[in-house]
Amino acid sequence: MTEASRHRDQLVRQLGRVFRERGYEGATLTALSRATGLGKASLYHHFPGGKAEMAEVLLRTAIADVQRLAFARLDGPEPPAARLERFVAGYQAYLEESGAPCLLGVLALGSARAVHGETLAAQFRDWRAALARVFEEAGAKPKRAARSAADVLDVLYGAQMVTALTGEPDHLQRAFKRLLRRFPR
Amino acid sequence: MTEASRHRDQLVRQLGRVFRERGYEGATLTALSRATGLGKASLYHHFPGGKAEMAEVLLRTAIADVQRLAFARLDGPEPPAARLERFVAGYQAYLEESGAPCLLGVLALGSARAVHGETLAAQFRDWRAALARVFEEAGAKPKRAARSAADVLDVLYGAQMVTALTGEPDHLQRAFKRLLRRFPR
DNA sequence: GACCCACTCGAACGTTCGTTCTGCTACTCT
DNA sequence: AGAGTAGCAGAACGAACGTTCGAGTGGGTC
Repeated sequence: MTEASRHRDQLVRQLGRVFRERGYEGATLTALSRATGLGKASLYHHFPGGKAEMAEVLLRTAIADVQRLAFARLDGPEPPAARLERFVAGYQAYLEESGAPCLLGVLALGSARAVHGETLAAQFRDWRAALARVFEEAGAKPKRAARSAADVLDVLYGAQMVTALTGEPDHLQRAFKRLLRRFPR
Repeated sequence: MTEASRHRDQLVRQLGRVFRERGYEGATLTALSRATGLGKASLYHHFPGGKAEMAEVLLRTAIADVQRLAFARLDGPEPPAARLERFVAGYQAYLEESGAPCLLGVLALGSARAVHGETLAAQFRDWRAALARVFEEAGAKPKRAARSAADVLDVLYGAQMVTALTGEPDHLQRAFKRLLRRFPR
């Protein structure tokens, strides 16, 4: 069980790398086969639904990872400011663990949006609300807290975009450092 | 001359819409043919280099549009704060005119990055430097100005990403409004 | 030893991809 | 009027796409 699930984990991670680098349409079965070392037919053994199922599993995995590594850290007994810092560090850890740019963004731009768009939208509205709650705990009024939450999401995903556009790997870390400066002290 | 170039302009705009919606790999010749109302062979009459040439023309057009509508407004005799505001309004106008999300981001994520990545990177470094100069004129020290410039780019592109992720069309305008609040008064 | 099931592969399927060939129309120039 | 050219489409090209098939492996259970 644990052996099989570890194998599966590695498989999903390898698939994710291809989808992140080439997008949904660009992730051809040939590329996925090469990246995993499995034949195309073997991939269909693990994902009978083909490419669409792979994307769906990847999407769910990515959502779970972001939730576990980042947004879950918004809760806890510590003061709001400390939790916000942990959250940013957690999101950074997610990007380092599974690789940038975030799969959710990549899949949201491709044709996966037509299928999973509403799932993603609902998830992000939830996450933004969770962020806003912490800003309110930190003393911000509701409107201001909502703005701050939206700001954080913009930077989180904008930094990944600009990193891809400028080709500067450390843009990401600098952006997150700048983000921390703006949090309530 | 003017009639032909207007026709060409419309053609480029229609092609851009497909590339923006579906990405480079997702923009199939069939979709491009349908969107323009031209047969595939006719598209090859206008772009002998095929899909690659279309993407290149689109990229150059997008860079020129962003330069003309947004970054060109950073220069002028007005005070720095006013120019920054004009810049944001200009970028917003660019997105409205040619449609969101910005083609540069879309192409930078696809396989066009391998070909045009360095062009895009150089252009964005230039634009960031231009932004930083204005912040310096507004009184910021070089390091702080550089941080503010990077911040602006992050929000500009992050807002587009989050808009796609949440499916809320007006997230973009709110993000730009929030950005204006943070400028030197 | 017989059976089974998870897993893998090479080879092929039909479809769609980007691209090219051929020829038609409409207009310009002389 | 006739030649030339820009613009366009239908049909087809080979290649690559996502997918499926049939035939194997190997380890675990009766």
